[in-house]
Amino acid sequence: MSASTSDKHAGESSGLALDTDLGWAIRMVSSAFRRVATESVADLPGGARAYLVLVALASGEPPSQLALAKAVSLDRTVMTYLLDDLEAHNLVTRRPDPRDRRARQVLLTDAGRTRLNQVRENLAAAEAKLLVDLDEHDALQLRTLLARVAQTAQSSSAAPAETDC
Amino acid sequence: MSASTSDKHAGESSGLALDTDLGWAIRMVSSAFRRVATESVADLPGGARAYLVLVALASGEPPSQLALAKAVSLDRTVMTYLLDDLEAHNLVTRRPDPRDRRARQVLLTDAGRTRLNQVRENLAAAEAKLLVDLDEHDALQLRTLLARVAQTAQSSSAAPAETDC
DNA sequence: TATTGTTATACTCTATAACTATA
DNA sequence: TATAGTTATAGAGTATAACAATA
Repeated sequence: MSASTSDKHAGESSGLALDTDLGWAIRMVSSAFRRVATESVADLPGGARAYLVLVALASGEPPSQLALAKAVSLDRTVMTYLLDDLEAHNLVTRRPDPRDRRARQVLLTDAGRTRLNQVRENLAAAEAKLLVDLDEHDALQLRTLLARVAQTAQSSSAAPAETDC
Repeated sequence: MSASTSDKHAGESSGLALDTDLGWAIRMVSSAFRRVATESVADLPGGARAYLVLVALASGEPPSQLALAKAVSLDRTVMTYLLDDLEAHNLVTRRPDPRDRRARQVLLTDAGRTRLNQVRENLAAAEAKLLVDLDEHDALQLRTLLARVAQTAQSSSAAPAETDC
């Protein structure tokens, strides 16, 4: 574990080190991803969050803004101006839901789908840059484990009740 | 999101889905960690970032503020008021570097070391909560892979030159 | 001239409350 | 009363520039 020099304060020996800290690793990976992904989504109004919205819109029936917000784990208040921006650039459209006059259905336009595919290619390259030191197997392993934790995290955050430890 | 019904828009079949998106997973894991870790570091002035500072201080020689900032990948401008806060609570001390009158050495106090160990126990429980759906092997695997990516990310972010593709 | 620490400023992201129109 | 969408505001976190003291 590369505890090269002095450990007079009992640091590394007790597992107390920055490079083995989960919070530090998450912070570093998160900021590194943002760094490499920023230019990939630079021409997308709304940036990385807008990309997630487009991905969520790419399949299935047109969702309401609230359903969309829950799907990508964004607040519905940010969904409003995110969609404002995307709609102003003709990447999505909003139409009234015929079944519920409070709700609006969100649809991906053809231009939006095209743009999504462009951004997606850029992002694939950026992700490869982030995981450059991992071989194919390890990269897939990391993606899979992250996805699993992400999904359980989404489920548990969506369920605010039932806290019987 | 249970891709049970229609895939008429060729979403999942081309790998274009939210639950397999690396950026989404990183975002979710990052926010989930922040959620579970927040109360663990609630009584620490400066929160999660202050914890990283204390960890970095727990071993080795007392670093300068700049060296400390580089070690935890924080800006030196935030290090200033982070240390202001920690010092005001007697968790760290600053003293002039006898070898360089511009620099100040940062030291962990006994109270700081005690507090660090308390927070560390809380964080261990919070991390377990985050990784609850992973068995011991998978959890270690994820920690290891994240740490590897984090370290290469730190190295590459610290070296802004040498961009010969 | 370059570096250490500090201060100030701005921008992004996030969180919350309040309002409307519908149900 | 509750829900969908909107608007406004406040707070973290981050990034940058400028400054004083020292090298």
